[in-house]
Amino acid sequence: MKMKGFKKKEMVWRRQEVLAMARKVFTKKGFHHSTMDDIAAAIGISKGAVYLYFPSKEKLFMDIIEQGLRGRTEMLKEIVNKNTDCLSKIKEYISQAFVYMENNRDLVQMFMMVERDLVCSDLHQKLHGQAIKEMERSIEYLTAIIRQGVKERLLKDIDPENIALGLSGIIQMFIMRAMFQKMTKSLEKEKSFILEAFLEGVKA
Amino acid sequence: MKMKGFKKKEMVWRRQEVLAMARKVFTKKGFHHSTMDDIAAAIGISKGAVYLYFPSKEKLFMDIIEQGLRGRTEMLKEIVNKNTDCLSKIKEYISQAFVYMENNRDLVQMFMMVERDLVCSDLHQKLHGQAIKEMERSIEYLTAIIRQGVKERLLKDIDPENIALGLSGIIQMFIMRAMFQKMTKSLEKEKSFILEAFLEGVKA
Amino acid sequence: MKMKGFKKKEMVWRRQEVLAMARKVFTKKGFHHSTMDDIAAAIGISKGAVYLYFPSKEKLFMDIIEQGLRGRTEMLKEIVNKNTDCLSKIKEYISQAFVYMENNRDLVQMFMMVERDLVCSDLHQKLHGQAIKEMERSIEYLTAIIRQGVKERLLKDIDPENIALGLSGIIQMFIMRAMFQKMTKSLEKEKSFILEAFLEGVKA
Amino acid sequence: MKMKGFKKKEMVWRRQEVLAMARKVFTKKGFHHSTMDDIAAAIGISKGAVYLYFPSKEKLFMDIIEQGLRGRTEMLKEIVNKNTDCLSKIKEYISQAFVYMENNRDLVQMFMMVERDLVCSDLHQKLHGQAIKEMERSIEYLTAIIRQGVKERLLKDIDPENIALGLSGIIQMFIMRAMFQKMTKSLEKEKSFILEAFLEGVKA
DNA sequence: CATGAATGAGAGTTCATTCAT
DNA sequence: AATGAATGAACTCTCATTCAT
Repeated sequence: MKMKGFKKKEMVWRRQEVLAMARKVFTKKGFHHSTMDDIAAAIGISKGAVYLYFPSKEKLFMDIIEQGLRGRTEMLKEIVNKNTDCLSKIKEYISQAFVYMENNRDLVQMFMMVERDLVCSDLHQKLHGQAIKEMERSIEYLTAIIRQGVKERLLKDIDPENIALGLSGIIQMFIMRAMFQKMTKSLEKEKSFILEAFLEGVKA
Repeated sequence: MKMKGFKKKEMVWRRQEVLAMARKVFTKKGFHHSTMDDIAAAIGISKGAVYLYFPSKEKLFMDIIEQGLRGRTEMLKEIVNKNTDCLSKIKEYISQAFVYMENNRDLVQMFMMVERDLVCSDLHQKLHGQAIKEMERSIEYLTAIIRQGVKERLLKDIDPENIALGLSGIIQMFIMRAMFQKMTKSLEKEKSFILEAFLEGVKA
Repeated sequence: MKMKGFKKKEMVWRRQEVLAMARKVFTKKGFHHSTMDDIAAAIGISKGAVYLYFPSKEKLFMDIIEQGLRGRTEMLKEIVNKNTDCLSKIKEYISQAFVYMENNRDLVQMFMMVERDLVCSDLHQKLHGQAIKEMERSIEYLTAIIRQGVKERLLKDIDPENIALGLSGIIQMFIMRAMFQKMTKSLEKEKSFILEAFLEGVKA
Repeated sequence: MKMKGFKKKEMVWRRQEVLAMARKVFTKKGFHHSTMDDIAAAIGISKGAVYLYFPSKEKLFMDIIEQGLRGRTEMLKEIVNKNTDCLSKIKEYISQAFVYMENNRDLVQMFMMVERDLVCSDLHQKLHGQAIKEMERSIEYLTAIIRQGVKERLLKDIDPENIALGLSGIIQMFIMRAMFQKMTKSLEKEKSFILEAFLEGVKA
């Protein structure tokens, strides 16, 4: 009884451990070839014990994805809500996108490579939906920043969502290259190129 | 001998049919949930017969991907080799990217959602490798166009690969949005926005 | 010592509670789909605690059956030992059979539907054996009543066990119908029909 | 192509073999403790092969039950439709009930002991429903015979269904005893007792 | 060539039982 | 005494691949 709180905390902690190790396994072997045995073995518990914390392999997978996405969303929201000018926000957005990529290389990879055929197409739909929603949310935050920029007369008065989309695309592509080339070198030059090209265009 | 040639032609034709139907099946159900039975049934032949044309499910899958990518590469190469100025090429590149998306919606989707866990990770590595190589090749072609533009003094003399990467990113993002929103309406406005923003930037 | 007695009484009482709740659970979900968790939850104690009172799920099940059967046997014995004539006893036998059914609908159902595959077939044999023995004992009691009837010259001097068997069969069948049709209406007419048909036959 | 008919016949035959062997296994070990491995091993084929003929363990089980019940129903219908008097029909009904029991000892046992908790309660409901319906149908056929007897003025003009129920109960009980005691000795005396007691009653 | 019945190695999931606390 | 997290063996069902016909 006294222990209830402690136990609950312990439970949460264990859940986190399962999430963390499962994420590693999924990243290494993908969803379908990661067996519950693999995951349990990686954690060092029995297969049955995994089911104490997650009702199914799919839920476990989904929770990993969700956890990862939540972190990113939080990050973006913080930037939007800062009390700075548009330019600073854009700069930070670019920086943070790279930081997030660096810290979540595995998750990004997992997400990019995510399988469409999870056991029930229902789940896949959800996952797919989550991904799209996440992308949209990310675009929305960026759009908010752009809108601020237009108001501040820093940016042209074109459809802000399109601008956000374009910027997002550029960033994504650089991130992808960075990921595939497993660069760990400084990305400063890339970042300033992105900003420059985005603001000034590339026409001579 | 004459028969042999006929038979060979028949064989090639059948192979194509298998590829085409398997592509449909994979697109609809994904790799893991598409069974050899599904594929055979879709074609209207026996399961064993599929194995006459492809040694394994994975090879069949890989060949579909490869075939799809080859088409895209051909398209890009053609643009590069055209005898026109840089601007026209860029315009066509943008247009063709959307056309390709429209014509290969299923393949793009399949590719975007591709599973990482093919039966042996060897194959997955190859597939992954293929995807990256394809992206790189696509960037290369675009870089060639950009280089021409720099030479023609249309574009700024910045690292052409970076410019190519940026343009490619913008296009990808608009394509993704178009795909997820299943737009079939005219994309003309999007295309001109991309071109404009890319060339002139968005700074006020 | 005093404590010991108290504790023992408490223990017996708890045992009864476990038996009673487990019976409900088994009746609702059957043996295999009733988990020890279900049972523990129904009682409001921990799973481990159930094992303090019963060494295994099967023993728990067996004890429920046994308890139920013992009740029925007691009832029959009482009728036999009453100081009344055969006819009254038969009437009461019929009545009590219906009363027992009414009060133990769940147990009867559970017993009728009892699974043969308890974890070890040994136990099943025992259970099966218990059921047969119970049936036999019931027939024996009824036979005793019939014998009395023969002696009292109320009944024909035919093999009393056969007569008992026949009567028992008729009663069972009416009980089954009553159970399946979930009748709760008065069964008086049924009872008098049974008695009449049994004594006088149905020949015109 | 030519072989299609042959193949189909072979398939049907195999199905029958699976049914027959599965019935043996189920009878011996019950539903839950009969594994698909057990069944496959009993037939001498692989586990997967069983699934070529039956989509699930439950369907296999249900089909066994259904096959058995169909046989019995046919038998009863034939008796009812015969062009004989009521008495002959009743006699034959009694005889055939014993014959059926003798030929389907295992099925009867399986049915009597059938588990309530098949994997989904839906199936159990169906099975239960089938059993009740079968019982009712059997009563109906017998009721038809009784009705004929009333018309022929052989039997008293009481509710024919009740009479049928009573007769059925007597027969069942004698069958149960025969089964449990594994009697194989002649049952002639039992049969004539049943008839006598049923028609004339047991009152002295 | 073509077939499709047969294989057999797993996969995810459940749950009676145990035992450290 | 009481708990409930952990175990691990067992289960049903799947499907890529083979091979006798």
